[in-house]
Amino acid sequence: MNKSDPSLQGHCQSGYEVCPSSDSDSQSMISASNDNDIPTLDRRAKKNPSSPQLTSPIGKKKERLFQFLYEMLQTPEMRPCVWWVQSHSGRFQFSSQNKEKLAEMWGRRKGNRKTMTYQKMARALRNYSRTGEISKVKRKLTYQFSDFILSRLQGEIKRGSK
DNA sequence: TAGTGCGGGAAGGAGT
DNA sequence: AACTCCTTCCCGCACT
Repeated sequence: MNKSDPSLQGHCQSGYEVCPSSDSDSQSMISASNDNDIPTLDRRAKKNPSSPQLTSPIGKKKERLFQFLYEMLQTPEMRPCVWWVQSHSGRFQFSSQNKEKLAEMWGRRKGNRKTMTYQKMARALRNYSRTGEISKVKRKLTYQFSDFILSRLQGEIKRGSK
């Protein structure tokens, strides 16, 4: 069933599919050393999609999928699973071979009862198109962060690394 | 034709 | 209780 290499558990190291750095501007990395202990961002401000709030004065809230995705995109070790197609515009792509691994990591991170699959994760991603946080690009396994989410995310990373 | 990716409805779960 | 943000299931369509 799961045809992917079990050795990929935890981190997608093998099974390289090429990271088409057509655009090549891989971003600066963050120190996301521990999968389970990355600072989380806040959930969006309620009832106000036009001004999403990613931070909370209180601090730790549940991590959102797009935040997790962004973190993974900043982690060089995850490039076999997901990479920037065009980082300045927030466009990224999943590996058809390792997308399930990434989904499993997300599911584990959330502590879901069942194993997360790419299909289910993509369903959640599709919901983002309604809120405008992430949109689907007409290209296989490719999505794009909206401008406002991207800038918030970038701001968070900068602030977090200080 | 089969496999894969995608779109979305619907119901449910967990946290706030 | 109401609401948010997914999660899970499922069906159908398009493309290769």
